Amino acid sequence: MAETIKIRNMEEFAEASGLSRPTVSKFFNDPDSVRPATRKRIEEALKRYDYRPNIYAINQNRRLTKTIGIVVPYLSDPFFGEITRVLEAKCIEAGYSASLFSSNGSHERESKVFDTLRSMKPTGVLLAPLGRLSDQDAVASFCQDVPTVLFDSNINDVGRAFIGSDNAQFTALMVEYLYRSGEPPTFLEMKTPPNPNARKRRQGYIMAMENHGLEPFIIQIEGEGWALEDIGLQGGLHTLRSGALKTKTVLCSNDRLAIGFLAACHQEGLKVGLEDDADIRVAGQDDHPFSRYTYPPLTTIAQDYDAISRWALDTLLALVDDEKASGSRPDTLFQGRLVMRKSA
Amino acid sequence: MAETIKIRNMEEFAEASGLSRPTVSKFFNDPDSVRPATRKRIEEALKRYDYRPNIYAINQNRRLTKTIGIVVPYLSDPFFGEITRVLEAKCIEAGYSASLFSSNGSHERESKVFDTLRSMKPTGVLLAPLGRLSDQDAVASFCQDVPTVLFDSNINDVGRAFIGSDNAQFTALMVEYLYRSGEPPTFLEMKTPPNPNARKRRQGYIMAMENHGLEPFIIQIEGEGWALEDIGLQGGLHTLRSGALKTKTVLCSNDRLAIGFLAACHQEGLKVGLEDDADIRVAGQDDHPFSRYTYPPLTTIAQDYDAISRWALDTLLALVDDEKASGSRPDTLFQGRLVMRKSA
DNA sequence: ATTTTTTCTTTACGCGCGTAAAAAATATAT
DNA sequence: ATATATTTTTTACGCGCGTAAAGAAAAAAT
Repeated sequence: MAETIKIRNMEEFAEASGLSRPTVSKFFNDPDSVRPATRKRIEEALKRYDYRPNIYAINQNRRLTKTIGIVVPYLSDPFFGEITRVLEAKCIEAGYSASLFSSNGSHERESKVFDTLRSMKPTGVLLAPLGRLSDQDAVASFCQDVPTVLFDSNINDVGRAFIGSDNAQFTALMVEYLYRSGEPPTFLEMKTPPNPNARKRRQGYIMAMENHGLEPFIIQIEGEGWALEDIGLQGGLHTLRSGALKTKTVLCSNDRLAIGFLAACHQEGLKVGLEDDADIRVAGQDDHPFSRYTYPPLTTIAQDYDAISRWALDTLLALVDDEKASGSRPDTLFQGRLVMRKSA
Repeated sequence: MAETIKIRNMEEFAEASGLSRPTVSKFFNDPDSVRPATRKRIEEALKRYDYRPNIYAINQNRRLTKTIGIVVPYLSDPFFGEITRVLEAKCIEAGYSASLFSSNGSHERESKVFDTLRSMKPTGVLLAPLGRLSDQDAVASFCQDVPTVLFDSNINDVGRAFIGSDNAQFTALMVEYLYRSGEPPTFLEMKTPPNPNARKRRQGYIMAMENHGLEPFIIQIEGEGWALEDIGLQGGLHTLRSGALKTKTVLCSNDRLAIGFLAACHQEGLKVGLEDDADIRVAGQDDHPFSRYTYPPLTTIAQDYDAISRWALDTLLALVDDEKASGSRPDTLFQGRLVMRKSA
């Protein structure tokens, strides 16, 4: 297919296809902006010479670069891995290229990612901040420089919009279910959770319990960082051995903690489940990709990854189109869905 | 800090810091290439004016862009998530910026990533190909255009080097252990695995069994794609119910399959573990991040993520430095380490 | 066939930076 | 202090493309 002549730039390619460079340039910016016959000529020349415009030269001259930045706190967390995957696919569908970044749980990295993104002049950025660990000022100043939609983890009045889950509803739903099907749960969480959702879930728990006229009971376990399963395991062992747990039902702040807590239960020889002979019921929140393969499969609250990521991207694109339209900062919270499995 | 004057380009910044543009340019390419006094002046001006060179203009004029591409088949797989995270960090350490891409299990995507990377003129690329699903020609032609080191999944004579694990050793090690500690295993794998490592592991299994004078016994389960846990679960249920399994010991081709198979065992009411009253022993391979949290914790073969990723990057950088040095294509296989947990 | 509209070509400039060569300034060695 | 080596400045060109303006050509409408 490829001819012997090597095309070095758009000039040469235009010549080879018998057109002028501005016309070819127009084509690459929008294939439909040229006459169908012209388009066909270019596309055929494209087969013969396999030429690609230099992206750096393109982006140097654009104010917006048809790129969308995606930043997550921790890429090896399957939750973020999955949402990143979906977001990337949707960006491409929408005609943008996606640039992926992971803050790796460190605010230094997060701030450096901001610098990199600034210089990339992306159309917009989808940002899941580190949360409590973020350098709040750095996030705020970044969001002023680049159109940014926050997701997963909210920071008040920062960014142009927020997409997340209705944490209070998540917890209320689960408390309701656990209460009706047996016993109201003890709430298990990290003492210093990296993610602000945890706080909302705790509040949701307290409120839900009080609404049922029950007394909330919260256990806070030690641990720093993003190794949540291990924190759940260690904290779980400590909790179980110390006898701090007064109920036979535990609601974990999130699935990763729950996965660790399940391991602790097994290590202590406890039978987990909703059967009569079980020692303890354990539930999580998030519907982590692995929660259906735990033993027993984890009862949890499902987030709609697809809806969240679609909505986040749509929000960003709408926002960018409308220029600096509304000064409002819409928050969209998605409802969770109860997923009943065997663990509770 | 930031002055009122907005710096628009390197020209203005050079003026503001009382130097010439070429000197400033030199500084940004290597801060140590200018006199310490000059360096200090620039660094102080940098505080005052927060200027950053335009990356597109920079890269347009460089043949190599101080960028390293990282491509994995599936980002939401914690194994690749983790290795990506480590690789990214190491690239930055080495003074490169990393561009992350996921093929999302599709060769169309993979080929498009190749196109994108080609136009990015990266210093080099670390590529974990889809494997069997890859467009072999596309991979080969890409590797000719861009210095590429393959990892995880090998393709014969493609790329400048390969870093992976010694799959035969993995399996032999596990077979040896299982045999000595009880009973030689049945090997459970996908009929059409997406990854070529599977084939090597099967061969390793057969060889290991024959070395012990035992007859290999392989069960191949159905399923396509990357939802390995689900494939392990469905195939496991089928296997267990059909009575195809003749041993009480199962070695799965990888941990994700094993995680699914464990779920199948539980669903069938089997007790997994190495205790006398257990019904079945299950082992995996890879030391997947989740395998220590399964029930029972999964006995497996650990890959050294850190060593693999470090070696892959070092190999790539050495290769790029030595220009087109040796025509050899070194393959480095890392040995696995037996991780004994409770499942087998 | 003529006019109108759309599309294309030509010409020209700018983007922000790399980089080469030669001259000037500065630092180091003798 | 003078010679030598190093660093910096000046000057100048090029990278590959966006884009604007004006005229030419082609297509569509009358």
